[in-house]
Formats: sequence, structure tokens, C-alpha cells
Amino acid sequence: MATIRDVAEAAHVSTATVSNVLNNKKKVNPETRERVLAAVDALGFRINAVAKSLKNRKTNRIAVVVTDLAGQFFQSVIRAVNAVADDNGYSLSIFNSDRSVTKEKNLLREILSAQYDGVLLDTVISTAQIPEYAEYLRRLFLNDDEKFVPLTVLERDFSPYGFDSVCVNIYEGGLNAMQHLYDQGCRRIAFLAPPPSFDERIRAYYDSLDRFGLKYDPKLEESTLFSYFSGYTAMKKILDSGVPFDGLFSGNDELAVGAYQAMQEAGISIPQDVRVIGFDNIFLANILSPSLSSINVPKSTMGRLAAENLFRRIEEGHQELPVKIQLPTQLVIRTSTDPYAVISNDWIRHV
Amino acid sequence: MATIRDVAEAAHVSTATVSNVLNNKKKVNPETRERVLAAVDALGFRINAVAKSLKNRKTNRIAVVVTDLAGQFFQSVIRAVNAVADDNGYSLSIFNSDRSVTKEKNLLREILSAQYDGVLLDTVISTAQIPEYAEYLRRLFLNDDEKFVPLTVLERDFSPYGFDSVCVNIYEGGLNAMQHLYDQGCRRIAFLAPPPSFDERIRAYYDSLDRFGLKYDPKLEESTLFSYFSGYTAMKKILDSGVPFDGLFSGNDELAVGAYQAMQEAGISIPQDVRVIGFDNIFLANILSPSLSSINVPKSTMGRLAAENLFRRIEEGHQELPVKIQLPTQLVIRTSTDPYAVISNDWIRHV
DNA sequence: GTGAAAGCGCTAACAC
DNA sequence: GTGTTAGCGCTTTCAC
Repeated sequence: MATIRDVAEAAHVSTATVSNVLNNKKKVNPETRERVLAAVDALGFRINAVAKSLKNRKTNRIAVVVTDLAGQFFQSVIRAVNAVADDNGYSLSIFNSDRSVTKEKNLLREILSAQYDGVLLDTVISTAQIPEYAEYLRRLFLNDDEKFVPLTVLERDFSPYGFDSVCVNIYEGGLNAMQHLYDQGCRRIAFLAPPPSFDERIRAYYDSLDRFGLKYDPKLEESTLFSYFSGYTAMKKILDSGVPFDGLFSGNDELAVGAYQAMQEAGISIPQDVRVIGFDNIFLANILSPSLSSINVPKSTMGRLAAENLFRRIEEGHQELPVKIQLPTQLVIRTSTDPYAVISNDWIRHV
Repeated sequence: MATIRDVAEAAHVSTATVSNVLNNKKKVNPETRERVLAAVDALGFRINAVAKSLKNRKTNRIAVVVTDLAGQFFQSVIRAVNAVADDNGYSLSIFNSDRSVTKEKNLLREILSAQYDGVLLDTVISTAQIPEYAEYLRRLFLNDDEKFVPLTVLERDFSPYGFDSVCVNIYEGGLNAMQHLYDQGCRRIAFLAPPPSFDERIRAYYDSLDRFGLKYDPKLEESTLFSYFSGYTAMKKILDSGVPFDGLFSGNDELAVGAYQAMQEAGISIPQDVRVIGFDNIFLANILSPSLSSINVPKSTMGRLAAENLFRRIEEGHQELPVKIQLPTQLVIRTSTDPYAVISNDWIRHV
């Protein structure tokens, strides 16, 4: 490829002048500028962004690490992040930790080595491990000159430990889900428990049972991995246990798809026999029949705010205190918990 | 950040030796190696991949350009690509052209400037424009030393013009979709036409009508943009036209979601009144009620093969002739065209 | 087995 | 307004 040097020679100027033309930095004589641009064209020159990055210590790339590339959830988040990155002239690399802490740590090292300008992290770490992991991250992200590589954490609150965080009040969302089932008359509530790192949903389930004075039955709780199939097998197990239930709190919406299938095969009708509520409110919830009640998590907003916050940090670079952005959840009632729910078809506009 | 120089000083060796240790290139005295590794640890040194890339002319990054970040379709493709990239030690950047040729061209320029080692391109260009666009790409991707930056094209055949291509026989798939509707007794088939760049589906519709001796009615064809909402409004229009129809060929599955909604609001039952077939066979097809017949496109396989092919080109770098990988489609019959279709629940395992 | 030094392609003082 | 040049952090040839 042609280099800035080739362009300089072709245009009979110095490399400094070429650089100035390309970056509109200093003012350049219009005639000279024309000559340079002509040479750029003639040679098909494209600036080598790697060399530029090395010199500038700026790559104009951000990294986003997610725990699961398959899910609808992150698709919404990533789409929003991508839009913001685009607007800011950054490109986006996506890394998938596959819910493995080891892999996540390796990815972060790789990302720092690759000099990304900022990182959006959806960590697999659970609430209890935050302080310890934060310490790890601090060491990892600290440059020698006492500055951190900008990092914004999604879905966990690391702000007391120095990192900007965009959170959703998942626990409260879980309480609302359980409250809604209770209000609809459910007294034996089964639970498709999310993976351990989603501990706030799990706490919400236990605490709600307590609050309602309902007794916990381990046969009504099954651990899952957030996939359709996992929801299917988990629900099969609960059904096989023979323990009756009249409500189901599904750790996320995707699990509910599998649960629907298992329940349908068992001849159970929703919501007549069992009322079902999911979590996340992905578009799937609208499409299932019956349509699935869920706890909405503002996915796009989360992605957008996280990205905007990250770029602010990258570009302003100031040392202000870490920010915590807290987003609300919202109960969305559909026919899986309330046969008389009025369903607007408005969702269709949004995808 | 600590540099290789800092490490060299701390370990009392030269930078060349540090480099040799880090890359296991030449053999280094075990004691020296230990000293170096100790220094690396002590300083928390991480190699600067940007500097390395500049020197090596290799970034270990690939770019994938898609026309639509929102769709289920690309999620499947990207997931497969990501897995292969991971296995090969590459990281993946995602670019969204949003179905704009201008944006696609800009992205490609940006990608080449950023020195990506290879590109996976899902172009927005339609079949007819391939020769011309191929010429454009050849100019763009040609290094001065007569070598092309590895590029693998998805869903279009650029192999006669010098670029590896992973294709799906969409036209045939479209014929099969139409044939199936015809076989099921449909004689007035409506069409939710995909955007112009998906011209093979459009051709399949016209050619099939011809073949079956069915007359074309423009009122039964509506152009769309591949979104739920677009499917919804397009179907509304067709319904408003008052022209009766007994079959629907939906340009892709997502459009069918909107069409379902519109038809349901109009009190039309599927498949009794109208038989519906989609395209792509995304998982949604299983979840809709009635479940949606579709033409399967092997999305993961496509992503995997394209990525594998790209890495072969990157790493072997040989000048063999461009490859065309052609993948088959498959008719998947569900209850939207055949009320007696036997539906396995096996799909649930795959997501 | 190890080191000195050139250079990848760019930017930004600084000099003129 | 333009040019000279040092240097970003790494790899690699060539001496030793």
C-alpha cells in the first residue's frame, strides 16, 4: 500500500504537509492541498490506522464483552451501542465470554493489549464477588500513570469501586414479578432459576416467598442455563416431580419458551392452570401464545446510556467520580398471567 | 503502560531478547527467560498489539459487514463466525451497513484503512450489479503488490470476479416455497416482496406464477423492508385492496410476524383461509402460532464455512482461484401451510 | 545466546 | 506555509 511518504513524494511536499492536509490540522495553502489530494487519489492512498493509532495512542475502537452472543437480550443492547459508536466515529468489537470467568479475564487482557479506547463489560461475576473482582479490574485497567482505561460495567454496580455502572433494579423487578403472580392468586409458584450470577432474581424469589408466607419447595425450583432447551428440560423435571403449582416465575423470557413447550406437551393450559411470567421482555414475549407477561428491562436504553457514558469518559478523560446510572424495570402484563389483559399491537413498530 | 523496553531494563537484557521470550521465536537461555518473565510479571507488562501489528503487518482482527444488525438471521451467522474467529485467535469487529450502499462503501474503506486481516461481506448490492461492484471491490481490495486483502462474500456469487463466495441457492428456495403453496392448493398467492437487493426471491415469485399459469396481480404484491412493522403494514395494504388470496409468500420470516398480526386483526385464519410460508427459517418460525412453514437457510453453516474459508486465505495466502461454496436450502413444512404437519420439538435443542 | 540498531507509517514539535 | 526529524513500541537482521 501507498504510504504517506509516497503521497508526499508524488505531490512534492513533506510528509508533515500530507499529514496536515489529511487531518485538517494546520492551515495549508489551497494549491498545496489540491496537489496532495490529487496524489492521494492517484495512488489510492488510505491512511494506515494502525500506525496512526500507535502514534496517537488512540485506536478509535471500543470493545464490548457480553456473556452470551446468542440471546435476544444482548442483540438489543449491542444494536444500541453500535448506533452510538457509529455516531462517535468509533468501531465496535464484540467479545463473548460464554459465561466463563476465565474466558472473561482473558478477553479483558486481550482487549487491553489491543489498546481499545474503552470497554463495555457485562460481567459474569455475581453480586457477592463484586468487591474482589473490582480490585482485580482496578489492577488490570490501571495504567502506570494512575489513569484507568475507561470501563463501563453493565448490569452490576461497580461504582463504589471506581467504575461507571449502568444498572437495572433487577431485584425489585423480581419482587414485582412475584407480587404480580401472587396478586393473580398464585400460591404455589415454581421457579426456573437463572444461572448463579443472576443472583438478584434468585433472591427476589426467596424473599417473596417469605414475604407472602408461602413455603419453599425445592421440587419447584430448577436451575437453568438461559436457553430454550434448558427451560424445556427444567420444566419437564418440575412436572415429573408431580408437585402441583399454579404459577411460574421464569428467570428469563427465553426459558419460558421451553417451559411453554413442556407444559403444552403435558396438557397444561396457560394461564388457566398455571400463570407464567418471564423476565427481560424481549420481543418474543409478544409472539408467544399466550403472549408472555414479563418484567421489562430497558435494553436499548441501557446500551445507549452505557455507550454514551463511555465516550464521555474517553473523550473528556476527566477524573470525576464514578457514575451509577440506575434504570427502572416495568411489569408488562400479557395473557400468560391475565386472560383479560389488553394487548396493544404497538410492539410491532419497534422491531 | 510498561513497554518492552522497561521489561528489558528490569531484566537486564535487550529488547530483542524480551521479544524472543514473548514470542518463543529464537531459543533463549532458561535463566534469562525466567528473569524476563519475572520482569513482565512485576511490571504488569502487556504487549502493545498496535505496535506489534504495525511491525508485523498483521492485526489478528477480522471485520464482518452485515446489512442489518437487528435481524435474527445475522445473529446466527455472526455467532458462528465468532466461534471460528475465537478458535483461530482472531477478534471480530462488526459493522452495520444498514442496507445503504454508500455506508457499505465507507465501511469497507474504513476497514481497509484499519488494516483488518480479512473481511466477511454481506453486501447490499443486488445480483445485477455484481459485475460492476466486483470491479469496484477489486480496485479497493488490491494492495499495490498485486495481492488482495482476503475478502469472502456472503449470499452473493462474486467468484467469477475473483472473490470467494459462500452462497445459498435462494432462487431455488423461492421456487420451492411457491411450489409448496401451489401443491397445497393455493391459486392466488400474495407476496411480501423483500427489498430490491434480494432479487432472487422476487424472480422466484414471478417465474413461479408464470410456470403455474397464475396471473400476476400487483395488488397482491407489496414491497417491504424486512421488519415486523413493514410486514404488518404491507399485509394491511393487501387486505385493504380487497383482492382475495389463499396463499402468502413472505419474503422472510420476520415479515410474516407482522403479516400474522394483520391477518389476525382481519379475522383471517391460517392455514384455513390463507396458507403462509416464510423464508430463512429463523427460530421464530417454531414459536409463532400457527408455526410457520419456511425455507431453511443454513445460517450457522454459512457463517462457519465463510469464516473458515477466510482464515484459510489469510493464513495460507496462496493465489488459488476463487472458491464458490454453494449451500442448499430446505423446505420446512409446519402448520401455517399444512394443518396436519407433524412438528417435532427438536428445534428447541438448537438454541 | 544476546545485543545494537533500523524501520514499520504516522504525528508533532520545532526550525526556517 | 512548509520541511526536518524524533519517536510511538515493537520485530528482526546482523554482529558478536
